[in-house]
Amino acid sequence: MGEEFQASKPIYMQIVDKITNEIVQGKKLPGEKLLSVREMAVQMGVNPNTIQRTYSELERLNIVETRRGQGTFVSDNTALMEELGRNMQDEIIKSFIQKMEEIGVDKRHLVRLLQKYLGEGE
Amino acid sequence: MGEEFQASKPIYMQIVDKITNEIVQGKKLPGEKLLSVREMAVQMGVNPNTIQRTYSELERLNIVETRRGQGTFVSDNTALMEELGRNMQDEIIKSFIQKMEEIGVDKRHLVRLLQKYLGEGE
Amino acid sequence: MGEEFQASKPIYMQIVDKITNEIVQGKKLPGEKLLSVREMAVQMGVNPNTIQRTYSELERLNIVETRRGQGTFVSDNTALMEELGRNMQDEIIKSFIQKMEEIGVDKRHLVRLLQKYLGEGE
Amino acid sequence: MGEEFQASKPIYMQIVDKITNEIVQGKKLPGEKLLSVREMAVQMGVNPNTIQRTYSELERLNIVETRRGQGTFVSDNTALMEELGRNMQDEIIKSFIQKMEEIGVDKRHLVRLLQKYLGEGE
DNA sequence: GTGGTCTAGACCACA
DNA sequence: GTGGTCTAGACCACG
Repeated sequence: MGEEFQASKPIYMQIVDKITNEIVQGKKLPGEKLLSVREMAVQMGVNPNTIQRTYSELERLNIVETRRGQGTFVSDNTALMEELGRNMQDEIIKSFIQKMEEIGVDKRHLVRLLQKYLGEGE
Repeated sequence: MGEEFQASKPIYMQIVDKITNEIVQGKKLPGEKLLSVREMAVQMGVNPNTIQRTYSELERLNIVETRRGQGTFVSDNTALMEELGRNMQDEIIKSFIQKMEEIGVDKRHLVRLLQKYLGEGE
Repeated sequence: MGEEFQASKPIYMQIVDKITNEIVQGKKLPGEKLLSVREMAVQMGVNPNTIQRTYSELERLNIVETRRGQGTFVSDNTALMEELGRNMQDEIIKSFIQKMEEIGVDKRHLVRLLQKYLGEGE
Repeated sequence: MGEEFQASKPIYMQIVDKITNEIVQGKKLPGEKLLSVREMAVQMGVNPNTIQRTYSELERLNIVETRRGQGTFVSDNTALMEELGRNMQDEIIKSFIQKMEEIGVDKRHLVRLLQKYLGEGE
């Protein structure tokens, strides 16, 4: 077990991203139970405090809800979970466009550039 | 003067990004002198030590070179400066593609999605 | 505690050298924890910021790695640490030969001269 | 015209070393006149202030003497100039031995190591 | 507890 | 004038 983390981003945030991605991809369904803090800590090779903070953050974002004495569950508000996916897409794309503009790339070239990279990747 | 900074990233790094962007966009040319540490500090509304750190970091990245007693200058290695621009583009695009894949967006939809956002922006 | 420093070289660099030497000599082993910034500052009779800078520099050189909230550790890449020792030796010897040549000492006399000094030292 | 200088050492000191080396090697003889501050500044591609400081330092070290209205001359105290060469040798060798000890190289291995490097150089 | 960032203000060497 | 170093003391995020 145990994973490797980047130095640049807080570990708890990297785990937040990981779990969020799994939910958005449908690998974790609304209402599904997450591992307990301790189990998750063992699996990720991380201090339980770190997972605690991860779950707090996920709860703050309404992605997850804790039920006293039962554990932590993916929010079963399906509509909200679907919106989550759309919002993430939205943010990623807008941020991409903004960063490219910041380094002086004209919007009109963006599509062509992206196609070039996708072509190479095949 | 004085600007506003995000809480998430160190101020000195945000200024590093700002200056790097200006260079990549050609707003600052190879060999051009930057403001002195003290002047830049005033303009950015920040402590001189913070700018000092910014300039150190830029020098470490070979984006800038300092000449003792004279000041700090954009590296006049034009080839290297151009490569810098290409690398930044490269990183931004690859990171974009990766993030989209992480949330489960198929590569083949990327161009279509991007076009949609660019269309809206007009 | 407290040590004395030369005026010619920055204090933080002298401490970098000191720690590097200890590692190369095997006094500090790969993976071993260094004193915390604050402890080291007290021991060296120096401001914590100065040690902070020392540790940053050591990390930049891949001699040390910091784990958030845990401390600073000698890089546990044993191969790299051994290479470090070899490189330092290499630099010192080459620099010695070069300096002697610059003052006009023929290479063929170097060994004899060195032996003379080593003999005196006993 | 114009030379390249390292960033690590003050330019005026690098020129001090250069001139001292030339004297020790006998390329400049006792009593010989040096270029004027301005001429030297042009030749080295450097600010005259920098050469001024170089000459001051050389005078402080009794390597050079300025005669009012005539210029700057290599000290014609031949005995002293010869001692200079020996002292420099002395310092370089002792510093070499010390640095090698600092990284834990046993004195008894020094000669062997040096021979190895000299052998490679041929 | 850990390291990291920032400010304020000082001093220095260098060109 | 320039950049570079250092101190003192503060605050913060992280584990």
